Amino acid sequence: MKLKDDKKVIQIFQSALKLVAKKGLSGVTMGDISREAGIATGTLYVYFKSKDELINALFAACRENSVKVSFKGYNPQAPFKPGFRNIWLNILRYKLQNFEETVFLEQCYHSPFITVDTREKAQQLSAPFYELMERGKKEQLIKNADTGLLLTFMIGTMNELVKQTHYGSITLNRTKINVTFDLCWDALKS
Amino acid sequence: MKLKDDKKVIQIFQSALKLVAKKGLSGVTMGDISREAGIATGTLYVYFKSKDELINALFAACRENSVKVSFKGYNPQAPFKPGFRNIWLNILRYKLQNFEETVFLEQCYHSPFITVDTREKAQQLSAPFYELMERGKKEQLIKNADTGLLLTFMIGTMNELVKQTHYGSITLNRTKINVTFDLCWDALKS
Amino acid sequence: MKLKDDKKVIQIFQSALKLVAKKGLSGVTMGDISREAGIATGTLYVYFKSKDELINALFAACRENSVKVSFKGYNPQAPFKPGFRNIWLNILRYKLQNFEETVFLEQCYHSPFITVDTREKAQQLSAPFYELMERGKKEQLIKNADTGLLLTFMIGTMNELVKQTHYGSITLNRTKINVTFDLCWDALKS
Amino acid sequence: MKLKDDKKVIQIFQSALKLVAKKGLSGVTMGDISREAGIATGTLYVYFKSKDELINALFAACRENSVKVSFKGYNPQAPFKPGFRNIWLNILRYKLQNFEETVFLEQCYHSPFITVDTREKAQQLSAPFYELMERGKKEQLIKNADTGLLLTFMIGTMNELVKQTHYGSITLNRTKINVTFDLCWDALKS
DNA sequence: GATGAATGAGATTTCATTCAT
DNA sequence: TATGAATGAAATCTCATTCAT
Repeated sequence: MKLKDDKKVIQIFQSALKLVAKKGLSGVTMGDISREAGIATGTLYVYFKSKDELINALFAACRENSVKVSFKGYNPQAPFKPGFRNIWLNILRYKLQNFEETVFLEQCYHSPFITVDTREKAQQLSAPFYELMERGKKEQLIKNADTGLLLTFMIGTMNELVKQTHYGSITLNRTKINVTFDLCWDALKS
Repeated sequence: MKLKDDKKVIQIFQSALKLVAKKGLSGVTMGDISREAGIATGTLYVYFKSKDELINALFAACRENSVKVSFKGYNPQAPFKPGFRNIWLNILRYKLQNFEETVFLEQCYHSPFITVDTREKAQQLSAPFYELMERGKKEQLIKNADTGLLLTFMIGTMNELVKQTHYGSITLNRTKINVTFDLCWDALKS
Repeated sequence: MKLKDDKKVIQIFQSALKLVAKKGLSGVTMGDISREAGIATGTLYVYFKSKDELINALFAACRENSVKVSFKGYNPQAPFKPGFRNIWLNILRYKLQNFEETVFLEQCYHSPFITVDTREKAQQLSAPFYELMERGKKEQLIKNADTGLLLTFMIGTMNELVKQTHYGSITLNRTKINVTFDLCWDALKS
Repeated sequence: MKLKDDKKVIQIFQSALKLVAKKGLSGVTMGDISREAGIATGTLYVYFKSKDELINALFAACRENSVKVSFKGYNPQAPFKPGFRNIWLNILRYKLQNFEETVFLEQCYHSPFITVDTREKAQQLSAPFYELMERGKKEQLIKNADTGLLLTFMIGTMNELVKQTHYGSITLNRTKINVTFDLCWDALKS
């Protein structure tokens, strides 16, 4: 008896990501995805009962993955700034190396595919980031401003940075990354 | 694009923007646009010879408009920081009040609709922003870092801020706007 | 400006009927119908927003038509038996000449296409038949049994008769029709 | 059709009947049937090599069963009318209690599933009914009309009766059944 | 034999575009 | 120019059937 294959889901996700990054969420068809994944179109429907569901599942997976990666190596007992820097670098590295996911998440933001439910679950995943920023504020290293605002600042700059990098108007190197972190830290530090 | 009836073009543009913000670039059809604009589908093709052309024209119009608005009231002879602040506020106000355009521009980024030509023309419109930043660097008010990097910082924050505001996780008021500008300025100032 | 064409609806209906009689409700596709009607498949969707809706509309039209034809030439003031006979013959003639509709109505009976709403509306169209039978009972020409039961007798025979005729195990002629009417009348008369 | 497991064939048949009665012959899939029968889709193909074959086998089984049941308790040596009445009641009871089979047979009539071969074999099973009616005619109890016509009358009324009963416009009880038999007998008796 | 994942042909439906009015 | 019906290619999705386990 053949069993549903977890690898296949990953294949499908990767194909979808690749295509969305290349052609945008519009213009990616189920046929494209199956062709890219090397399976029959009908097989997609064994794993996801509609295009909608596929996109939502992928969205959820990307969000989860991105949060998990961000906190890799983070130790809440260690001093704040190096820990913060580590997370900052994790995020940047993640966004650069998984550019397709970054694009996909952004494209989903205003798409009719993502349901309210999926959106809410994604929001809940942000909790650790809020906690991080609160800790910085408590230790008086970070400005005492609205936490959401501070996070927005931190994330927004990265998104734009990654986008510009990818499209060639900026080329990143170790130095520039350091400069960028300093810009960010200067903004947030109290 | 025949300029027989300017009002109709504006109607079409606004309908398209409204729908893209609501449903994403994918899932907006020519039928939707014409219905929203209160005209017949065939009439769309009197003004634009294809969906591609419509989207590209709208993209160009939005970009142009956004730059024009940004520099309203800017006087290169006046002191830098207030001028910079004015522009920063112009951009933020524009993005907040014209959220649909912001979404549209973002959605277009990875879409197959936007041609290389359109993309390049859009890039050229960024020149005044580069000049602004260069002036700040020359006056030693702004850090001596890569100009693209600095601009990225300025713009990225705003995009994220507007998005979060619109989706309700942040509610902006005068104070918060000031705080955000200060974050930005602290990042950029030398 | 092209206007929606009533003739086209009739064309579509006739094509659908022809195909259902030939191939059964299962196995008739929208593609078949459009091909038979000599129009593009997409055009079907200009007139009916789904296959479901097309089938329901056709069902309603057939039912309505069949009732209308049945009472042609019926005069409630004239004596009962000839009037009854006239209606009986109308129905039989209709079913024979419009065999496709007969088949279609029968096939629809248990199909998932027909909605409760359509079914109820169809039921209401039976009122004149009930009135006819009630009149016969009041004039003491018809047995004083349950009206529904009596009608069932009148209609049931015809359905089976038409089916058998069409499939060749019975060949009808004037005499046989008279005999069948007599069978029916003998059953119902008091 | 391998007879490895008779119970499974019965399960499959019953599932198919149930579903056809609920959703019509169109719209019943092999997947539906297997799910209802509690077996895997692939297993269906162990017992029947195609959907066609399954439907044809079920059709044949239903026809055969219905004839067998009809003549239960019939003794050609006993007087005609009670014997005829017995058969009439057998048929009615069968159709009422096995409504799903009745529906299925009706739906098959115009379907592309039933082959000419199956259809002919079914026709041959009607022979005992012809003989019954011939006997009645010979004994001068039944009208001397075309036998097919007489049978058609008898069967057609029952079909309609059962349908109306099932869909609620008639509720049968012992009295009404007696009345109905009398209607039928009045029609056929010479 | 039993399973259910995999297949791909084909069904339904959508939609950019054309065209007759 | 304006209309919206008509088109047909292409998208989504279904389903009878096969196949690996």
